[in-house]
This record gives sequence, C-alpha cells and structure tokens, in this order.
Amino acid sequence: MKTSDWKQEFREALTGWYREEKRDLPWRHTRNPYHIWISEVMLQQTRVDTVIPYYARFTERFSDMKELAYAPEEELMKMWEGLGYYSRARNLQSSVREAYETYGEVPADPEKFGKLKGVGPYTEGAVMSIAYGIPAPAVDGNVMRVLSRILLIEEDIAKPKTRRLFEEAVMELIDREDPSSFNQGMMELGAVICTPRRPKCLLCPVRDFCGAYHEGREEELPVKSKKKKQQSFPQTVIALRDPEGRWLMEQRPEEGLLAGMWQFPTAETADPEEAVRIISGRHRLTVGPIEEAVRFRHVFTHRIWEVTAYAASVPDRGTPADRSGWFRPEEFDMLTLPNPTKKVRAALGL
DNA sequence: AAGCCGTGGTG
DNA sequence: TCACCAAGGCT
Repeated sequence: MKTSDWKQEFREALTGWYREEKRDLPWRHTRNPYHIWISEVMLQQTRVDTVIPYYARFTERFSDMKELAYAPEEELMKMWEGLGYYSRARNLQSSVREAYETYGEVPADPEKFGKLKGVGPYTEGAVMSIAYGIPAPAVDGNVMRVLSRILLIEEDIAKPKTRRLFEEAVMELIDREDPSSFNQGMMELGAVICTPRRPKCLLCPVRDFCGAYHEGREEELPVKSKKKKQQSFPQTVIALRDPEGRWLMEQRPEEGLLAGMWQFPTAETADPEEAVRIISGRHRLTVGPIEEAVRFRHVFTHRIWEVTAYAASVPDRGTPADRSGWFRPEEFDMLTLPNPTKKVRAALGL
C-alpha cells in the first residue's frame, strides 16, 4: 500500500473518517481560541467524560480572557475543584492574563503561545492547529500509540525524548489543508478505535496503512516501559469539633501535593495516639476521646494514602496554628477541598 | 532523566 | 483487587 502518494491517501482516509464519525463534544462547537485552550488544558491526563461538565461551567463563568485573567484565585480553584492537577488552573490563569495583556488575544504564533506557562509541546500544537489551522504537531499518548502501530515504531514511548520522533513523523504526514481534522482525527482514532488493548482494527479507517495490523502485532505496540509502583503513606485524620459545632480545618502549603487546599487536621502516622499528640500540640488544645469514622485508601499518581479518620470533641478552640481556622459545615463550601477530605466530610455526615 | 502532580474508569 | 491508563507539563 506504500505507493508514492500513500501519505496523501492516508490523510484523506483519516480526515474523512474524522469529519464523518467524530464524537459530538462541547469544544467541537466553538472556534473561540480561548475556549479551545481551556479544553486542551482540562483534557491533559483527564478523560473526556470528566471534563465535559467542568468545561461547561468554566466557559460560562469565565466566558472571555478578561473574565478569567482577573478572577479571584479562590473562585478559580472552586471551579477546578475535583479535576485534579491544580497547578494547571493557576498556570492557565496567569498565562491567560499574560496573553491578554501582551497580545489582547490568544497569539496565533506557536513560538509565542508555546512560551506561556502550562503550555507544553502538545497543548501548543493542539491549540494552534485546532483554533488557527496552523500545521503543528500535537503529539499525545493517543498519537504515539496510533503512529507506533501504523509506522511500526518500537521506541519506548515512556521516554521523554521519544515524543520528538513522533513529532517529526506527524510533520511528514499532517494534512496542511486541514491540520485540525488531522490532529483531532489521530486522537479520536486512538480514543475510540486504536485503543491500548483490543484495538478495533476491523473498524479502522486506516488499517490498510497500518504496519502492525499487517503483521498481526497491534497488541504488541506501542512499547512502553513500566513505571515503578507507588509508595504507601499512613494518614491519620483527627476531625475536631468545638462546643458550638465548628470544625478545625488546616490549609496545605502553597507548593506541592494538593497545594493550598483545605483538610481536617492530619498527621503522617498510623498511630492514632501519636496523631492526637501531634495535632493537639500543633494547635495548643485538648482533645477528647476519639471515635473512628472511616478508613480508606486514596491513590495518587505517585503515592498512596492509607487514611484513617477519627472524630473528637474539644472543650475550647486552643490557639490555632497559622493557615488554619474553625468553620461550620455550611462554610466548607467556601473552601477548596481535595477528594480525600470530601470522603472524610461525607463519612462525618457534614 | 526521572520524579512530582489528582482523579476516575477499566479489565 | 490492582495495574494501567487518560487530549501532559514542570522541575
């Protein structure tokens, strides 16, 4: 099938299939570069079904660049709550502000756009091609999987440098008449046909061009080295209630895991007695008898929390440490709570 | 380069 | 249950 113009035939097969069969997704109804930017950031390492409601709320509340650029960070984080990878939101806001103040719009120049915080090689190519029709590579996990099968590329896609190889391949193949449909077609193909396991080759619009299909090796590619498994950490939560029904909450550090988010007092130990000592010392207060409320495991990308949560009463509020305070359950909604904290809150019936 | 950074779905 | 993984980027 690799005739002199197989690349052109491949392009037409892919983009034709995409234009006919693409899923109806909210961000495919707009050509607003800013909205497309938002969608691409939300979609980083995040499933389509998860993103849809967030995208709808976010583009309604922050409908143009100016709205987001000068929104209170507190409100921004509430809109992002539950999506994960919270630095995405902070980088997006600061970059939207920078773009708005510098260019007054999303720059239609890959060099300029790609310099913005939170805009990496993938997002740069995706927004430039989808919003402006610029032929730039948008290589994500889908594209590496699809191309490794079609072109029989055996480099380890877990290695950072491998992405550049695929970017070069995309630039050889991309449809310069419609880079948007080409890039989105590659990703759509990876999402619905050329899946990691049991790819649906019989439904594939480009199987005639696929080396792996011809050799029956579609399940062997791509080559991807294993990541080592996460380490577990004990987390003992002591939820403390004062006589007026307020609960003590702590704000996490501004950097690192769950940066700036709020949680019930927590100590990194499996021993509840030790946790009580740590937390009562931290806030200079006296803790009554503790009662177990819930026990669960929370899995992050790179670590696991083994959480055990207890509730206890305190006779008075002591001297709260910095970055902490007492809140009524109705007031929790003002705080940005990560999922583990939401699980504890639910177990306490708050 | 390799570790950090969330969450939810899946087989 | 558990490993994998999903439209990655930063350091």
